[in-house]
Amino acid sequence: MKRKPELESSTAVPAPAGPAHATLAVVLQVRGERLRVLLWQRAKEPHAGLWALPGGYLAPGETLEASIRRHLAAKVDVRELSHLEQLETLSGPGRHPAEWQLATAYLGLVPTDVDPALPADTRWHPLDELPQLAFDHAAIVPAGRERLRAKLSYTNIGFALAPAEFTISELRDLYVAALGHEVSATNLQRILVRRRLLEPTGGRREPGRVGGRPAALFRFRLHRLEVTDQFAVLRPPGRGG
Amino acid sequence: MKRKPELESSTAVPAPAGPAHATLAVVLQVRGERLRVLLWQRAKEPHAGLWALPGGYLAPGETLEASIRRHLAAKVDVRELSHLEQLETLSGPGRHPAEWQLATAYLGLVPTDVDPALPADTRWHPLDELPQLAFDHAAIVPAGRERLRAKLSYTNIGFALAPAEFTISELRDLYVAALGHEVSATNLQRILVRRRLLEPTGGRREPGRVGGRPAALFRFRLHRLEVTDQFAVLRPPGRGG
DNA sequence: GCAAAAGTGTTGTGTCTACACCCATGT
DNA sequence: ACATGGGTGTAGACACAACACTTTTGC
Repeated sequence: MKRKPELESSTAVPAPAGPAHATLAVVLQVRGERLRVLLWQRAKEPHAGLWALPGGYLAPGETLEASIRRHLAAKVDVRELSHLEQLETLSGPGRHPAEWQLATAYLGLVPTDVDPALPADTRWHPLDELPQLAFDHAAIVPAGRERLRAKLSYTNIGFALAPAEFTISELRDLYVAALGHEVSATNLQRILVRRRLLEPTGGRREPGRVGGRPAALFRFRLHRLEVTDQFAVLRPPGRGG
Repeated sequence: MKRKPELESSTAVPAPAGPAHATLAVVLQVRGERLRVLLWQRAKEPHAGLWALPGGYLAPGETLEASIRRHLAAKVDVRELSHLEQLETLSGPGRHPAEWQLATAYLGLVPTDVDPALPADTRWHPLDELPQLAFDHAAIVPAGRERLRAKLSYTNIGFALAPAEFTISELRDLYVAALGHEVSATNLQRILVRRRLLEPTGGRREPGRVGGRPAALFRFRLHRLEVTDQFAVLRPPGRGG
């Protein structure tokens, strides 16, 4: 193998400054039975008038997560974010018309029961009818949705969409909105209880005017992300067929 | 919600240059029945003498993937990489002693049957007895291993560890090394054939001196990553129990 | 009593692990 | 023949989807 001279990684001499670096977030919430993403409408060029994911530049010495939390604080209160995780870092050559810019995208989730006051230029858009988006943001939203959809199957990430207490029907509606297909309340309960994600609070929700049996209230046992279906297949030997 | 003034994302005026940005890779290969990672020993400060993941600075205008491929070309021939995917971007405040540096980590895989000529400072280290690593690299290696382990269960990523043709026993040995636990050749074959990841080549491997039935040769049907077990649970209605 | 909504019982199916057994080859 | 390694057959465990049925309420 050839040993061509190489830029030495991290030498004692500080390297030249790198590209501008921004952070972005796909912030998702279920509102009115639909999964929505938080967007704001750009006032200035480039892409004035188009809608964009919230975010902004990284400040000197700042951590990526600190940066996206700081920028999001201008849109929604940070305490209302029930989950935040990194999605990917984008570096496409033409992603910004005027400068060389990288962007690290995050996925943020907000429980259905909080209704943050939004700035005038900001709105929750249903994922299935998005307007034209600025930069390469149109490609990032589906990545966030897919990440959520996948994790609903094998983790407890539902906690981040749900309020503190809920009935199984209410939870079912959240899953339907997030997954985009019907979900049986019967089986949803059994899966989540068997996996020990849910526990009954003991409380009951009184029926409405039309009657019906009062529903039991549940809560997620943990409010931190946890993988619950680790070995779908090829599991280590010893726990039976 | 308060509307405190905010750094406007991507204004018409080009922003100040950002942090130094490096790319790194966790390059994994199964050699001698063990999963190993490619490391090189640093000659200069900081961390002279410690082992580090291969990589280096991003060049102006360069894509992250192009960057890590360029840096890896100095260690292993790029054509020998059977898979490359982004892991995560690190931004911890103290990750480099002398400068503000971000790093985007990749996972790279090399099939068992290639044996790249390595520079003198470079070596394959077994994952379960790593030396002390430079910077924050010790945290990145397990992330790469976990990503591989998880994807072996629900994708066809095995193609990236295996040679073009192989017997089921040989493939089993790869899975054992990568997963870190016993795997039954019997069941491995059935899972991978049922999911249509493997197909017989028609060829046979002649038995060794000690005899035994000749083994059928298989190959992976596709050599691009494909999710094969999409809906482990909460699948859309209509395909039965 | 009747409609409505919640929740349980039950059946059937597919997929997996484990293990017994059969097959093809060398000595 | 018999040892060695490859491969198939099959039984049991489980988790799931689907759906019938029961429970609890309002009117």
